Amino acid sequence: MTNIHDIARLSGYSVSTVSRVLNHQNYVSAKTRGDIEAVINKLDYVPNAVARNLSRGATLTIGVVLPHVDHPYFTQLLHGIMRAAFAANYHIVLLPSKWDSQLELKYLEALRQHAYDALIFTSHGLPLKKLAVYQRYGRIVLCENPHDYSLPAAYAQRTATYVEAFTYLKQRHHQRIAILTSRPLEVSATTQAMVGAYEQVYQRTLSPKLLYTGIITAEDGEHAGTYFAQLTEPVTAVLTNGDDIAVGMRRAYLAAQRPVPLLIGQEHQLSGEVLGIPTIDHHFEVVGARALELAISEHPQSIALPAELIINN
Amino acid sequence: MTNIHDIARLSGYSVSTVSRVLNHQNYVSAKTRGDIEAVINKLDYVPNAVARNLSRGATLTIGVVLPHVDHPYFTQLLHGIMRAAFAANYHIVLLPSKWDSQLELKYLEALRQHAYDALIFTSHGLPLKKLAVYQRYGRIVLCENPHDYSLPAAYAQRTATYVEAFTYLKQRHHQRIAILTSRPLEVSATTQAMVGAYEQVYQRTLSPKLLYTGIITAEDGEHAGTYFAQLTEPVTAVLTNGDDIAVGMRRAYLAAQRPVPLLIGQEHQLSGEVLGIPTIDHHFEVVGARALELAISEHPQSIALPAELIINN
DNA sequence: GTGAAAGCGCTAACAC
DNA sequence: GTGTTAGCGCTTTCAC
Repeated sequence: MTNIHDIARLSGYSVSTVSRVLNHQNYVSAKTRGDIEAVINKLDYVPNAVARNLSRGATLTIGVVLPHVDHPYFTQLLHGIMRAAFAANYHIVLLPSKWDSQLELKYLEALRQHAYDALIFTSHGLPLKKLAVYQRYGRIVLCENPHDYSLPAAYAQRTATYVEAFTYLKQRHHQRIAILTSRPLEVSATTQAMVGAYEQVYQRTLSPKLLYTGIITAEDGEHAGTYFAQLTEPVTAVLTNGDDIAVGMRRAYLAAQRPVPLLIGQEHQLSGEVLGIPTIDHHFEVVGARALELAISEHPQSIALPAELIINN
Repeated sequence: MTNIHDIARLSGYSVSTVSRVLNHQNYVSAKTRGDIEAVINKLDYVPNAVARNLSRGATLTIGVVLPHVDHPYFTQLLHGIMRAAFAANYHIVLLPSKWDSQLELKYLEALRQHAYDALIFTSHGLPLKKLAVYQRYGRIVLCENPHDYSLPAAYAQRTATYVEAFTYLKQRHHQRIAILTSRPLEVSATTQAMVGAYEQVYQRTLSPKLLYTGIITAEDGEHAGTYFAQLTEPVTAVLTNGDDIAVGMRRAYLAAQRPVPLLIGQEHQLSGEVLGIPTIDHHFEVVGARALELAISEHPQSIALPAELIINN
């Protein structure tokens, strides 16, 4: 195992000078740099990452906790995080959680042991309260509204855009509207935001029959569509939780030969774009990039990012 | 930042004794252990992971390079890897690659810098030759047959089971058979294995028209089904690349009101099980677990694991 | 059963 | 511009 001392000895310079050329610092003459790089190349030397981390007191790596990667929310977030990490010369590692509290705790403990400089939670099983406690051991960044907890976060301003969407529907005299979501009202802040926006705009509670949860895939959307298509009292508009899902729903209506209601998708996916389905783009890639920036910033804060209602998709 | 010296000083013992209790070693009296643990708890101390890594010359973490997690192949592998890692007290980190050579190179360089003890490639964009070269810098484990390259690997014995499947079909006098795969023959070893098994059993080349590639989702399977259902010369059996896909295909045939051919799925998914569709279970979870074991073993080797043809699913 | 001390490989003051 | 050296926080001989 060749180390920096070997390079110093063989090049005839000191370890500090070698360190300088390794870290592309100034105050090294061209000749010296050349001499040292020659030896480095000859010996095929690379500095030991662990030693660097210990010495500089930072790992330059951020852990990204995420349940799973099969939803556009996570993939878009991840792309944003990776892009920003690359730009800042940070490494990112994915920490799969499946919303498992035990696993999440393991990652928090790893943070506490300085295995990572910070943790980004794209979602979480553990209560926010618990996450907040671990802040004393290291930076923790959320990708959702932290509400009462003082945690740095970058998140999409969901409610405002949902309000905008329902206002649009109301102006067009839609009165019977359904909402599709992935997780139940009780546990999901997103579902709550959607329903809350509806109630704010329409000044009445949403009938439980018009809230359809458990929708994840386009196929689920299709099933929901089959159900709604045969209602005696049809809905005229549906806020779905994804363009793919809206497309699935549309298909069911077409198959049932019923007039397709006004569908609004989310996440601005390709599937919706080709069919010109209105959508809400939460710009999760931007959210991810900002989350990464917060993770490495000196001044953590909470940032609400604007989402966008796209009618003429 | 409290460190091991603080604990030593405040407990009245030496750092080496503290280190012993941290590492659950023997040769520490019960009283000493108690005293030291009291101080540790009082100060809420945890040892610094980076320092431990440097000192012991190992990180106890394995990097898992994977393109993306939205396919049962990867999720099953990952579960196996995680289970084995947990048992061995190793950490695993996911390194997303999207088959991007640049990214894969970055991870190989990280291995070289001892950021991880080993790398498991669940798939790769870089040629095997390149991966083989990096072995001199650290352990690299594949999840596919390394063929001519001397790389440790755990992988499913695909061909034998495909041969078994086609033999089954031949015995039942199926003569017109289609094959569905995700990636083209030229780039995919899996596709090659399927087609190769067909040709071995039937002693003739597969008509290009009966090889349908680019199939990833159940929806793709449905599209393929729509196509095959309207052929004037219908196929009587199809080897698909997933139970979900077989299910999608089945649906298309039913919709077209054509007799459904004998479909064989892969990966033993729930969707196929409920419909009793024959399948090939590659036991990727076992493959993943073995890959992790190879990653941390003293004696790396290449292991072919048996896959299983399940007719009465 | 416990302690002293020499590393592990690097960075960053500080001196020259 | 370059060198000396004291850490970073821990593990691990080797004594006792």
